[in-house]
Amino acid sequence: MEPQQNFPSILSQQGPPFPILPEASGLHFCSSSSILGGDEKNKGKGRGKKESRPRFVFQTRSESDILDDGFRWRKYGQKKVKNCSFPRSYYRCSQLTCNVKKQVQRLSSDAAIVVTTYEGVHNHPCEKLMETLSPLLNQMQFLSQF
DNA sequence: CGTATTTGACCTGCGC
DNA sequence: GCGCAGGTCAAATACG
Repeated sequence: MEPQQNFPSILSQQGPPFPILPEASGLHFCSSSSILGGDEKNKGKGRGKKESRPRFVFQTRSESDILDDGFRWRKYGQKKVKNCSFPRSYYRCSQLTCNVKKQVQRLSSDAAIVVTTYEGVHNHPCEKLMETLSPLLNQMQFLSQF
């Protein structure tokens, strides 16, 4: 993979792109219903899918499709969709305990815009996030003593 | 050696 | 009923 040049500008615009707490963080830029239309259906294979999962759609400006949002994503598919000159990539969270999916697609009109759709919520702590936050938390705890 | 990525095939839902 | 479009799987491959 190519090294990430810079973080997406979304970080300073819309807030943290961590879909950990879907309800607590109002980071759903676009309502999923307005973009993806209907859901609540057990689509895909009749593979014991759970009920409706929350969906979050992000539109980020990034050169790289791979947004390192703290989780480890494993790519499981790539398909070229109609109406779009760019292929759509499908990712899943590497953790077996969490069935979060995410699909990344670049707008045909704007190659700089990457639409990232998260589906589901992570039911496990984000290791990288914790790793990043641990020193901060420690410092906060240390400072809070005074 | 273990893990992630790639890629084509396969499956399913929906519209006509 | 058929065809299309989208979504997923799984084997092979690449890479650390």
